[in-house]
Amino acid sequence: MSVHSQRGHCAKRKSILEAAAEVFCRQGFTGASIDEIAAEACVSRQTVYNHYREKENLFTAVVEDVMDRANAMLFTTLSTFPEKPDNLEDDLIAFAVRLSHNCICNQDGKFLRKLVQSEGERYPHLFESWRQHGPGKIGTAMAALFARLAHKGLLQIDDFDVAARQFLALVNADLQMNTLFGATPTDDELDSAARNAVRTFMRAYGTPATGKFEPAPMGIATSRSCETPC
Amino acid sequence: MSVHSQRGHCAKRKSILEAAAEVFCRQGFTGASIDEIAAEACVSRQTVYNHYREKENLFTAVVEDVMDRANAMLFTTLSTFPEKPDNLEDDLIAFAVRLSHNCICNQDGKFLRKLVQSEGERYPHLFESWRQHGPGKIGTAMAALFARLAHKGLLQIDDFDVAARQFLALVNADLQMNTLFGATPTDDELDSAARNAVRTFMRAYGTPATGKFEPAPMGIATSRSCETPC
DNA sequence: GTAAAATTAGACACCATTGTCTAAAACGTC
DNA sequence: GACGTTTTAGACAATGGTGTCTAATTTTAC
Repeated sequence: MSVHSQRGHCAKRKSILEAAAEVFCRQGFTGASIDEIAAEACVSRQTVYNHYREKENLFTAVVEDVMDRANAMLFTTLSTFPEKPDNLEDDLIAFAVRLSHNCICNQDGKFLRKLVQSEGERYPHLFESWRQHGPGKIGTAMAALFARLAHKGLLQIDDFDVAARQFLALVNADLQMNTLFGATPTDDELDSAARNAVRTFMRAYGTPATGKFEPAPMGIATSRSCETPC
Repeated sequence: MSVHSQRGHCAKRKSILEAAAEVFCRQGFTGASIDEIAAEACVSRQTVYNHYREKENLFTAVVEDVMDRANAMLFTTLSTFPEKPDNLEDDLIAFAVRLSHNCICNQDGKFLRKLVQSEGERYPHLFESWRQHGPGKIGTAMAALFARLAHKGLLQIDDFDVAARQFLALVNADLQMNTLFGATPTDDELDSAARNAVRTFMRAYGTPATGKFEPAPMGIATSRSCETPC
């Protein structure tokens, strides 16, 4: 077995992994059959067994693969967080769109959500890894990013972890029904969801410096401009 | 067959339904076996078949049963929405606690979430019913309730549907990790989650009348008291 | 071109599950 | 106590899936 002989080998391996992810996502672990996976991968059943020995082994390989990909995408997206925002609201909206588009509404996001929900209790070790490297970390990472914005006086936040979780929750608010249904939201829906989320987030955590704080003309009666379209 | 002979009959029927809900929730549709359900219901397998003819039929019966119960509980809880709040923030917190306790974190909530996620695409008709009578309606129902509060000047909301979805999303923000894991949050966690949610919600949608609007001593510099523990 | 490695189709034993059937037992009514 | 109904345990065929094996075929390296 030389180096080059791995080429086709690896291609098949990848093809199996891909097909398995698809089928496991559709059918769940017990519902998925090796025959179906092999067919979808355009590979004989025996090849699947040659590569992964048994179903459970294939399953964990798929999960790890998807998780790695999802994590890479997650941190790539996090690195686009607006640290020196031009217009904080607009920049946060754009960031929220990227986040939901690249990490939540894509195939991997759907797979992981479905998986953790349905097989998480049966495979605690998988869930542990997901918790440590996946969405478990996204909260703290985003908390740190919000802390920097707060430090710059752009946001007024007392608990960064809570704020981060709430930001994510708000972004998901309008999408949950969609994602549960299994459908992928359109770009317009994504944009509108992000807009609604950030607007409320800024109302709750904005500061005078943010521009969300147009002071009332007089007195305390209307101390913000929520009624006017912004 | 007399009226009274139905007693034991119905008891068994109910017992099967309950056991089936438990097992379907743990194992999913394909993963659950009739034998396991029968054992958990303390009933012979044949009795299960006598009552429900086949697995799929039992499954839909379970779903309908759980959905009916969950809906009843949902509307019961919605009827405790603070329409004439004494202290809006506190009342909303208490309501949020009831909502998550009775409708989201209980066994039925967990079952439905898991179910829609894992079998929703395979049984679109079940999902349809869930969408129409379940959480699909909760949004509009809550939107109407918030609209009344806004009409009274207690909240300042431009889009009631969005606000309702965001309220629910915020309540779930701190609980999602817990519910995905399958664990039931403690009362303290529930309370803290509700508190965080309502605080942010009130910051975003509160009005001067709400008391969340202690005017700044002077000027526009600090136009609210978020930094102080409330 | 040859040899090693990988892939394939097919057969196979094994097991779990579904759904049916039967005869015996338990239950409730009169 | 006799009767009809329900429940039960167990056997049963049929099905579909897992994982192994083999022998033939293809791919790849050198």
